Amino acid sequence: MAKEEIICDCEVIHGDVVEEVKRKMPIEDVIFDLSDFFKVLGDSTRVKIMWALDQSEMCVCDLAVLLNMTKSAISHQLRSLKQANLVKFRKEGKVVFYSLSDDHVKDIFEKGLEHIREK
Amino acid sequence: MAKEEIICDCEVIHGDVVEEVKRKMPIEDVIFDLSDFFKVLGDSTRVKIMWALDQSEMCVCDLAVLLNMTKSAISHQLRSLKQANLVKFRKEGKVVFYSLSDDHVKDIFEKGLEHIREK
DNA sequence: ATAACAGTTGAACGGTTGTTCAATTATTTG
DNA sequence: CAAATAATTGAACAACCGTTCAACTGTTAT
Repeated sequence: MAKEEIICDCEVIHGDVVEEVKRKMPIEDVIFDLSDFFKVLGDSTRVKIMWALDQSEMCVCDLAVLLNMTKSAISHQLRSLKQANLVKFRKEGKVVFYSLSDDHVKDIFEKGLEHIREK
Repeated sequence: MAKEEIICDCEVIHGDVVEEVKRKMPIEDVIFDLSDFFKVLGDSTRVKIMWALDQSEMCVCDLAVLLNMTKSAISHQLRSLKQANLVKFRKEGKVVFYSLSDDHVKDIFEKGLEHIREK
């Protein structure tokens, strides 16, 4: 592997701090997973869906009516939420019911909401 | 104000649930603030900065060296974090030290990190 | 004063992303 | 089987966003 090219345009000021922090730095995978996790919550449509599912499980049509959007748009967003393990689903005939994955997800979402409301 | 145009391409299936959820729905502002909050955390560079500042306060140059990026790129990202009240700063001569805003922010960030690591 | 350096800012470029549209799958009902 | 409907999918377009680059501000030191 090639030596990493130096892009930074300045000298380090507090070398000891930087070394210590660099040593403890999580591997890239963790960083990317974490930013992807937050990225999924960083869209108002998906936040609305998450909020709705935090109240009650709902099917795609219900969500489409609630948010006044097409089923397609909702379905695309549910796909993102599903891939990020933020929502789970169960099928009942033609209808697919979505709900939040687990209490951990509920917890982080509600904590964020609480943070915003305390402003 | 004009009557809202109906975009949704289907009929409601569970009318009672939709009505109840719609009634409790937070106002648009809260939704947007919440998604903006998560959006700021939804970038790997900003996550790295947040993680570093969770370890220790740091100046722009230190962060630039740590992440091997230009001061400009770091400064732009710190601006986003500042606007979202995720970080605060103090000046000491030419040097600007950044740190996480408060324990609430630390809490949400660390909770997210914990969530990712439990996979 | 002027040189050096930490940091900020605005414009621009390229890549990412949310919605739309049309087509498709899968399940139920006549 | 055929019609109807819930849901998914892929392509395309526009809007958004992160980094770069160059210019700039403000502070320190000679």
